[in-house]
Amino acid sequence: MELTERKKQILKVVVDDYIRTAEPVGSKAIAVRMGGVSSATIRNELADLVELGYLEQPHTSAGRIPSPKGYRLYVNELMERQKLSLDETEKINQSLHLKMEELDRLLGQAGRAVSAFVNYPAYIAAAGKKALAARRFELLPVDERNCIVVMMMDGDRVKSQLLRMQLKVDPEQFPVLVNLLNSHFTKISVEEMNRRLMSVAEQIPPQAFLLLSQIVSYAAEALEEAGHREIVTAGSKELLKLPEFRNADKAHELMSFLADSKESLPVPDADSPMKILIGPENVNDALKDTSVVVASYDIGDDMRGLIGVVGPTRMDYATVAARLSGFADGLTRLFGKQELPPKEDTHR
Amino acid sequence: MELTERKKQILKVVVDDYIRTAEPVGSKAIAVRMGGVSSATIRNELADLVELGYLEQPHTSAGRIPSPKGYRLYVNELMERQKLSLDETEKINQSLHLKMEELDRLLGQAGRAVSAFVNYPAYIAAAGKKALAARRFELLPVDERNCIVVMMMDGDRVKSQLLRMQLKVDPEQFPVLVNLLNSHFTKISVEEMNRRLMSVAEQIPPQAFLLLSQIVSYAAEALEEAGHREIVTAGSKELLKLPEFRNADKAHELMSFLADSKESLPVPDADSPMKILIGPENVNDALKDTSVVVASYDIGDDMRGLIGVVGPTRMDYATVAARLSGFADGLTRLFGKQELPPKEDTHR
DNA sequence: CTTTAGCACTCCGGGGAGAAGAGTGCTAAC
DNA sequence: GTTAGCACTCTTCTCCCCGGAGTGCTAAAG
Repeated sequence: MELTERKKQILKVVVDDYIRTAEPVGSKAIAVRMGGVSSATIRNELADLVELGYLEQPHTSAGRIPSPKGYRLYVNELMERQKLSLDETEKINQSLHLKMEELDRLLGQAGRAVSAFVNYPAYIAAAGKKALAARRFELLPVDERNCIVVMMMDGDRVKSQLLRMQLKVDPEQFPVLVNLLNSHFTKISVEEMNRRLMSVAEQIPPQAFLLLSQIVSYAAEALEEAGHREIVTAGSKELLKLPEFRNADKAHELMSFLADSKESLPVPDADSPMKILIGPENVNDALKDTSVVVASYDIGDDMRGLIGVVGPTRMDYATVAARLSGFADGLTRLFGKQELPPKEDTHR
Repeated sequence: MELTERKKQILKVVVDDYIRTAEPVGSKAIAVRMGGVSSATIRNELADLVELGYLEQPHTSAGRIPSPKGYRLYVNELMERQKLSLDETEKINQSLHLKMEELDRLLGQAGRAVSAFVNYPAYIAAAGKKALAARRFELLPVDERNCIVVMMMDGDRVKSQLLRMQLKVDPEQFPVLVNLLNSHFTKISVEEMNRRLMSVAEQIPPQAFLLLSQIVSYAAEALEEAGHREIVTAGSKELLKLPEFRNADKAHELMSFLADSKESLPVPDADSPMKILIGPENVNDALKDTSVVVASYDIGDDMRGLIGVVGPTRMDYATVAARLSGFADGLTRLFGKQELPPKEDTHR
């Protein structure tokens, strides 16, 4: 059953007010804010809204607070989609003026920036759309015991490390190995790499094979790591400012969850850029009393990142959604500019 | 004036008890624990200890709690230096079985492990004993617009990155550049690198010089970053379990401090492996009501790391000190094994 | 001179009682 | 359908009282 326009208006006022104050909203306050109708009328409407499940009453003689269903309607239809002010956009872009160091450091910084900007805890991650593969290898001898392996992978990222060799390898073998690596171990999955490693075991001297297997295992690790990033969380301290988490136990519980459960945090849907989960809509028990807003952004062509914000169901959805998508856009732009190879000339 | 043996005994009981319970300790409880003397005698002694500044009274009719001075004496003379149990040592070593990925990721993990093991917030960092310098450069051409720069620096760490060239560089220039880099830009400070960059400006073609300056600026950044690490904090949520931080505002304040002020956290003295700072002994205002235990560990020969633990003045110094030094030893060993070049043969 | 028992005193903390206030639900009138 | 009025409910705040824990002091005993 569709709500009347007035009921929606009332619901909106209740949600807006409750988001602001965290206090149950009374009929009188609503009447004043709406104008034209008396508090008694509002009371009748409120009773209906409770009946229909959009509002709740903490106890008989208190005002009303929104139910998850109420928030859902609010988010879907009622809330005024905020546009970011120029000032805010400016601030977001400033906070993203990060130097492009390593991806995870950068994400950590971005996460902190998001959290500080929305005043709720935030989490952030990047994940490969598909598995990464190596594109090119290089070996640089250092001394008879050490060499440097350099690997370039999809997305033009480069990784390198010093490798200590367990057995001395004939210097002449180096070009052979590099050739072998580049011809047989690029553009394939990690599993395939291991398979091929087995198959070439016979063809090269054992010392070289040992080194090769070291290289492959390093490559596998680096690819794994680059493609499948850990989720980092930031700003869980913000919870303590919220009245619903003044209780130290509750705060501790949620903070522990955020710190530990890197896996089970909500991710955005593949098709849509933003997703809002209200209270019990979260499958995870620890989030049943909280809401999550999560957005996605692009990292080059092959990777996709997510940023999420966790807050009370009373979260300021309009503002958070606006700022979060501002950040997502900013990050997409940032990565588009810095990480991609310069196909079209960027002059700067 | 030196305290009598009995006064010290009493002080020890008070501190032990208060550390355990966070409640002021009364004369009767002490009398029971000590045996042989009556509570009235204890009361006389307690009055003396208050007079001398080792104990404090929250209010006239409460038990006594230790003052910072009392804790100090406790830490210096009274506390029973704990030895780690085999079980604990085992646990520490297990939690440090980290794969050697990037240093900062590893530190983050170690920090979390420390925090989880002592149940207080922890912070951790690594810093160069002296400024790092580059040891060797290598350039790998990719295509006419891109190349990979590889830099090996002190401590056998290797960094690499894809560089996009603003101007095409004659392939013949590459060996020249590498030679120049290795002969003129290794084993010197970042400042010196910039100075030399200026001085060679005339000697090579402008395109090559542009690339060279890109390389130098990348090198400078990487050296800077490798030598001067950010402090990471972990487990500040542990605060919320402590009675002295049940107050959400206090907890928030300290957590904000830990999250933001990477600079002003205590560092260990150069000569001693462990340092304990009690309450007002901390120069930083935000830590005046807390105690800090901080230990150092070695990363190879050139770097030194620190791990610190922040807690209430009522912190369990004996346990924390023991476990922290356990971790410090573990980390020293870990880095000794993994990061150093294999001078002596490690077979594994 | 130290130790102990005894006792009056202080202060915190918990547990009502009561009042204030906010808000509701219902009824009756418009 | 809307409104005014009113009795009722429930929370929250304050005040107050009381019990308990612990002290400081005194005077006596070792």
